[in-house]
Amino acid sequence: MSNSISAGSAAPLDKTFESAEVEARHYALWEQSGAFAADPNSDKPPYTIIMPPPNVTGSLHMGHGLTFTLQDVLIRYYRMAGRDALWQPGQDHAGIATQMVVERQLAEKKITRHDLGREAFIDKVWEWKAESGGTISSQLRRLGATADWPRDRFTLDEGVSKAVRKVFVDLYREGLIYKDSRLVNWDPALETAISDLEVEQQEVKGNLWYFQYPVDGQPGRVLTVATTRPETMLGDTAVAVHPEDERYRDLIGKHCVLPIVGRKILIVADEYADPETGSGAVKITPAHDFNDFEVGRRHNLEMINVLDRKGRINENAPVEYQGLDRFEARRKVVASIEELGLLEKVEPHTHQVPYGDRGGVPIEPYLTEQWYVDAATLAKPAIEAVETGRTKFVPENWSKTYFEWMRNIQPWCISRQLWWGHQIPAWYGPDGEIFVADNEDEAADLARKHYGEDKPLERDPDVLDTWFSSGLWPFSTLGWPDETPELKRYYPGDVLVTGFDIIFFWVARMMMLGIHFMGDVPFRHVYIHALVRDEKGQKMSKSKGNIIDPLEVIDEYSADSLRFTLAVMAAQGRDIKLAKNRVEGYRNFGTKLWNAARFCEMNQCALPADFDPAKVSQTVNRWIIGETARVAAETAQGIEAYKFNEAAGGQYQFVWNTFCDWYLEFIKPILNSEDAGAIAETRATAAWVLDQILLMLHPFMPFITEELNEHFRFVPDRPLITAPWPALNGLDATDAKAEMDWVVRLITDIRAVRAEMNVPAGAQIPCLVQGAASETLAQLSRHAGYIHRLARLTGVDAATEMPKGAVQIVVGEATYGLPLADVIDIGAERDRLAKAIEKADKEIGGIDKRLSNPGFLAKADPAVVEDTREKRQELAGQRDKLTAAVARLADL
RNA sequence: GGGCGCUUAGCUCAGCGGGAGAGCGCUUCCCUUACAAGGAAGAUGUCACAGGUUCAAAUCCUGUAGCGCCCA
Repeated sequence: MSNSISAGSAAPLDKTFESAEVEARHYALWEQSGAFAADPNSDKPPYTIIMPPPNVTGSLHMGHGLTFTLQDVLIRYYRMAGRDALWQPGQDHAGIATQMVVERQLAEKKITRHDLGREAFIDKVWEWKAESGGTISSQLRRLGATADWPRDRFTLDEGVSKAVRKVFVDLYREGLIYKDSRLVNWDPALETAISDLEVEQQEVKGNLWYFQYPVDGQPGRVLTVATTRPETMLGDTAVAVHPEDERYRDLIGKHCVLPIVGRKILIVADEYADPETGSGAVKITPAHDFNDFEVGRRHNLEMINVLDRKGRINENAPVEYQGLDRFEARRKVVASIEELGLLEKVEPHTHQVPYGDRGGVPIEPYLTEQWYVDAATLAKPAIEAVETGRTKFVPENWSKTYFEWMRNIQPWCISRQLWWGHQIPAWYGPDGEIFVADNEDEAADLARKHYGEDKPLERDPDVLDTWFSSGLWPFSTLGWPDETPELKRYYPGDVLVTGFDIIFFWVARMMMLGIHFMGDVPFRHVYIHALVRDEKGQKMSKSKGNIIDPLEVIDEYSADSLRFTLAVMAAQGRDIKLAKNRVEGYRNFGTKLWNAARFCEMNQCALPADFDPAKVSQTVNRWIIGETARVAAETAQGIEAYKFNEAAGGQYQFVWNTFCDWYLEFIKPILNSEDAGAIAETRATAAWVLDQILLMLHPFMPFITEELNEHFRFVPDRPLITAPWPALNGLDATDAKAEMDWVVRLITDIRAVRAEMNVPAGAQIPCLVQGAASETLAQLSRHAGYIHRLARLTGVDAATEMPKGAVQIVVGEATYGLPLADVIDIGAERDRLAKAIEKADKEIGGIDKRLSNPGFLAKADPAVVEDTREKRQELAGQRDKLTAAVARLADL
């Protein structure tokens, strides 16, 4: 071996790993080196992840911790595996959320946004963004996220805004965006329309009030209707009964007199009225209920809006109600009806009430004119893309959720009565004519053509739903509509990593808009990961006080520990219940690795430049190299299949159980021996394996691995951040594995018996072997050093006969005896052997049952049958030897 | 009401056709010069219940119960 051994740092490793200092230093070095940057000129194949842009108002929570850890694992892995990796970062302007934050700040100074006016208010929001908008980016850096930061985008950047305007204009011209007057979900707190998805149904204990509406011209006759929202009766324009309902047939086409209001309202026949519920008659308020709206359309009913934007009763209601809040109006209506003697009864009633997910107050169905996207048309190719597998969901069953929603998709209301966001590029002429254009000049041109002269235009004051711009994210961030090299190279992305909660909000919209404007799906895979819950399985929330703050966890246990914990718990299809002691456990894993590295350092393990893992001769070294190759392949497969728990778990087991517990223990006697050749090979092998571990673990635990890599410099000038993933083909060593497995079993069995017989842990005792094949004797001698050391034996000597009073163990074809005449309890030993025989008998019994089954022999895979036969033979041999051991005891 | 998922060791969960695993916790022993944030050994399961398919079921199918989530 050459002497060009690379020297590590001069000072030895500290006794403990100081995460805080190391994390800050390495992150800064990585970022300064430009290692996170994608290279559009690279000849490597691209690998793209578009980061779901966190809200500009956001700060890092555990859900972010999970999603960005997994994305970073993928990005780091593929970067190492030779891809030109782009992790495109960004932030979302989050219309409602951000506007609310700034409005709340203004409210402390008793100012409303209206006091400031639109422009000044928006300036304020930008000011706020400049001050507080970057927090999440720096928090992501603490997690170790290696996004391509110089490419950071904001949804209100000029480039992205240009894309938004173009999409709006194009869809409008294609007839896929239109204005319509229909019921929307109106949030009276925020005074804006919101989409169906922003509405949450909450179960509320309310009442069902039964009102009697007098029938016009038939004194004494009434129709009873029931309602959970009495105030809406002020806007009633009909009562519906079922056309087949005998009770009311004569009333169809007649009128009721609406109490309080005095309006005559039509009695219509409509199947919406269910004869089975209540009286069978139902009041119809077309302007304030989605079902009633449909009934109203069918019967051409008048639509009377009785609410204003703030949810107060407006001028369309009787004077004494005008200006009342909707809930006050409710009380007043009930009181008046009761006074009129028309309140039949009141029943307590639990029902679903729609709440705005941001404003937190009940939403009102409200008749307004809004902009809509024809989602059904855009959804068709987006459905097909998943049906044909051009985009695949992982786990696959989420595609079902996607289909369910996409096949029943409703028009998407995209206008919001807010100020913070993309203002809709539509201008109105004096007569209300609409001109949709990229900018005011173009709109003026259109108007000039339309009117034949210049006319004053007014821009639509509304802004777009935040998800409208988010839906363009996979291509708007890459420069679209310009034909940039980035757009050409990095679209479509490889995978979108996200939680199931935004499949509708975001994934679906990206699919629709991406396919429509780019002609291809925005990503090949959609990996849907779990939700992070607390250890009891409850959703983390401020109000429950069960939040685990990722930054606190990082401070306490290190970023590596948190990342590893989240990755190893990220099994597909199940939520993560996170408890701090799990993080502690994986922090201990980092410590274990650190100490294994210290051991290597203390034993002068270094990697010669010409070290060839295929050429080692020691069995123990061939074995560990083969195992390293195996785990490297499994880890890569796990990551590529999004089975992060398998990939990380495999590493955990390999590093701790295989490398530390066994390999490092095996090599101690070698390193302390006189055999210079074996020592050199073993030092090199240990260094090589440690180096592979650092590489394989790097995507999961980037900081500690980079720190150790920097310290050892096994390979000069090769920071892990840009290192290649281990390519370890042709290194399996099945013979070495079989041999070492035998060593492990022998040591384990001896240890077990020692513990059971209460042999003092420190005591070294002799061991005899009987009936061993010559090959076994050779192995015993080859591995004597560590067998003696780890089983605490003075030696293993061949014997033709077991001495009396020896504890006997059967491993393979041989029987091993520990002469413990003075300590052995004959009764206990007989029991122990009897138990072992019983266990073997039970297993043999099970196998015989199978082997005597003709169906099994005829139909099972021949390999399975063969394995079963071999197993039986092995067990039978073991059983015989155990029986012989018992017989020997009888002589005592 | 419709859909999806879950039920495996005390706890948290892997496994998803060939005879049950991990981590944590627990018990015993050990400060063996890499590591006590450690080492060694150990105990614990009608794999929710009931049927069915199969030579073979924790694993596939059907139903039941309980829990959770999504959509009306």
